[in-house]
Amino acid sequence: MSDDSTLSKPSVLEVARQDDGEFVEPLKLGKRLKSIRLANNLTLEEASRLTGLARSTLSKIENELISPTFQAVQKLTAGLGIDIPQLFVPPEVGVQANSRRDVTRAGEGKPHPTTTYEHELLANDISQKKMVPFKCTVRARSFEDFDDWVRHEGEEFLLVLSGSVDVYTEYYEPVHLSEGDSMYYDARMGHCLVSTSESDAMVLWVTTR
Amino acid sequence: MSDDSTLSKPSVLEVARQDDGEFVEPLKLGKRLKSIRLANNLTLEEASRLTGLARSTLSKIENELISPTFQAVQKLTAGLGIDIPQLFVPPEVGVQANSRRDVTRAGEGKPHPTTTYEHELLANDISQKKMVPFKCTVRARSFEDFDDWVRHEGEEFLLVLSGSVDVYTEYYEPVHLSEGDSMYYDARMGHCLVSTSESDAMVLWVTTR
DNA sequence: AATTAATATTTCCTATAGGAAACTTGCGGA
DNA sequence: TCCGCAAGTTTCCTATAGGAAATATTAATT
Repeated sequence: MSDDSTLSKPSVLEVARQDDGEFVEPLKLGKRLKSIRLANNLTLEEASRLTGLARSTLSKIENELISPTFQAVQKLTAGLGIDIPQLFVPPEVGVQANSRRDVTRAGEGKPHPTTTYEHELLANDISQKKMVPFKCTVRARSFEDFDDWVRHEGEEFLLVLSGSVDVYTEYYEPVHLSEGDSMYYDARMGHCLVSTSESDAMVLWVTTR
Repeated sequence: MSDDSTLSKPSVLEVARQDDGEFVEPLKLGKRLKSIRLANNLTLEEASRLTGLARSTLSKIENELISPTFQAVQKLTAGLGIDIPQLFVPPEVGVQANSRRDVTRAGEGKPHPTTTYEHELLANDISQKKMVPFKCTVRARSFEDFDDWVRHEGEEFLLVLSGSVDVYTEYYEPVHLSEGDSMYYDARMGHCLVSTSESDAMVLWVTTR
């Protein structure tokens, strides 16, 4: 791989050196898939039928002997009903999934960086949950290319914790939200947040799956 | 398989009735990536440096001559700052419902009194929604009889906006939450909040239905 | 323990993704 | 018009993912 030199963006593969620790390292994927499969009491054979991938392939993926194709990932997620973002979310540390209670201390959520926003996940093992809560720093940016709209299944609720933001949505005029304002919307409608405060804004976000 | 007693898991099996036949529509991806790259005024060369993938590879991916590896997708999204769900969610947005967006101004939520707490609903028409968000004032009380536990279907997320509270739950020791702390739990487990700050505490609550 | 049935892993082979470099296309300037 | 450069595409080759079947492992039953 050509080594970047001066890039600001974290490239996933070098992530190992993203030193303040944990980020989604690329091949935790196998473990996660396996735990999802097991959580649903599926054998490789059954998973194979559901996904259309060979038993052997599934085995290799789970044991991280190969890195699946994009197509394969799609088949997996489609067949097993996994929501893709789950796969990119930092893996749960403790293996156990069945905790009924899950406390996240202020500032201790798992980071989930993207260029535009910086997420801090407020729950573990979201694959088992109906909602995904995270706190998000919306960068103060003049960055006007809203091509980073997001659009996905489900509904979203957001509450401005500090600062203020403009919310751009697909079918509406942009709306300005100040601290304490909140909004509920259909996430299939394209949406995008921009901070309008000179400093960054903090937003609480809860998404259904 | 029959173990539904703990958490309602996403029922994988139903989702994926495998009439096997159809393909997972692997190929919108290229176009999408191309438009993202162009929107950022990147040449293939630059994108190559950012992502660590060869020019030629990028070209082939964009023109849908090959289906990228999962690793390649990761490099792409990391390098270009794309949010992965974008790539998977088809742009078609379906029917435009009339209320896709629902803004609630700070302090303007509808009051929703119950015996124990005082709620301020943060969304309208909650019967249509998958989540119910509300802000809640937890009274500073010494009130010790926690017999007003609540227990109901669904899952809950809560975030302490101000003050601090003790959360009593059925199967665990009470946990103390300060401002900024949050918690996710199965609402069928009995739960109850008590403010421990001398003034009232404010809690954001989101519940599934 | 021994046998079998079920599940998971490994092997071997083919299909295909990815990289380097050759080739093509498009475009601006003398 | 021609040249030259830059962006994109194609070719050719190597590395690796995916499938079928063999092998190994685990679990259940007698």
